[in-house]
Amino acid sequence: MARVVEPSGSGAGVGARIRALREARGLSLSALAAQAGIGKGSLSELETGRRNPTLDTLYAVAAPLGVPLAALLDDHDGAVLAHHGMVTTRVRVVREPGRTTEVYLIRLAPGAERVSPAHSRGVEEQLVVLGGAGVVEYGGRTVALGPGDHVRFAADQPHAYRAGPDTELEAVNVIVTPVPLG
Amino acid sequence: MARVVEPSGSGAGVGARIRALREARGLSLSALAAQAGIGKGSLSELETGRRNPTLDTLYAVAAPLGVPLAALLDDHDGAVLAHHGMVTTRVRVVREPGRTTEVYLIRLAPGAERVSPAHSRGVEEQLVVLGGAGVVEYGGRTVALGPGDHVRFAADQPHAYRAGPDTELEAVNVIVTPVPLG
DNA sequence: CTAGAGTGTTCTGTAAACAGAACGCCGCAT
DNA sequence: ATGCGGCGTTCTGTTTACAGAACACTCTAG
Repeated sequence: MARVVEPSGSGAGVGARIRALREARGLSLSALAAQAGIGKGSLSELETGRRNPTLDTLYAVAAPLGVPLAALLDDHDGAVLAHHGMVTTRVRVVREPGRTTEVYLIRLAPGAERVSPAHSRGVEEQLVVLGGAGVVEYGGRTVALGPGDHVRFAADQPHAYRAGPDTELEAVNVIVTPVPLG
Repeated sequence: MARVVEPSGSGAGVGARIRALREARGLSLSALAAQAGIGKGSLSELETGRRNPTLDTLYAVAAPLGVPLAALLDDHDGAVLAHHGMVTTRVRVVREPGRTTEVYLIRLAPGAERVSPAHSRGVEEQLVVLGGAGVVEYGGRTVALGPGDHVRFAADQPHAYRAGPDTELEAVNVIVTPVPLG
């Protein structure tokens, strides 16, 4: 493959995640390499994003860390927007001529809030609540949200989602942008 | 054209899953290799399990298939159900007392159809269309679907989604079941 | 019966992922 | 100070994933 050697490419995120998980468990690089049955040189370069690991290597490293391999990838489990109490997962991005559609899974801890500034003109958001309760605010309006509820609103104005004081809020968020994203 | 029932046994490896997805989309091996920017020999051996692919290769293949890489892995949450013309990715399942909510990403090839029998009483479905066009049929009604459209209907009656004759249909599908799934 | 354009496979040389050794660095003994 | 055991990085030779070519095969056209 004629792929450029990019220190911050797709593998870099994976490497950083591995290192974070390893250190969170108080494991040394050598210890994890031994447990995984791979060379510690391999693990070193993998963590620092200087390697493009094979599937076998990834499985070998994920196992002793006790996480499914999917948790190491940045396209499904990774894109954590670390605001206190909020986890956002970008599930899918569909790029079409004249329109880009993004799907997020939003999870707000009790009392947590996600505030968005106005997006560009023509942007539209939809929300389908999966569980929990909360409110969405847009255009000066406040709408209560419960499981199964659906809202749709223009996002070219400031808006916010807030979980209830004692309940989580989990929802699918679909954002349609008329001009393709940069 | 294509009709849908159930996934295959989950014992298939990454290669088998890629092949299933590719064939579900009606792509030839050569075509997918070209779209992914990898050699077709590589893809051939990858699909038949004779290779241990690198992360770059996996990303390259997952992209044109339109699934997150995690969906190709064995240890999923993001199991992929592929059948002729249709690809369904289970993105998330939320189990709560008295209710189970499932989120799917549905992708129908032009002309493909997904037919569902009546679910149990009280089941409700929602659909947010991400791209393409098609129709949804429920309760004798036929509703046209375009990007950004949202439908919500009782699923305790037979219903069907169909892509347009010349366009794909991609959508988020949320299913709320009042009694927890087995 | 070719000829051609498709398919998926197997082959070939190159680039790189791999295991493991060698290295430099730091803390803590004595 | 001089070890010594730990750490993570860099080096070295072997293995192998890779791109692309060559291949065998199946259609369809003429």
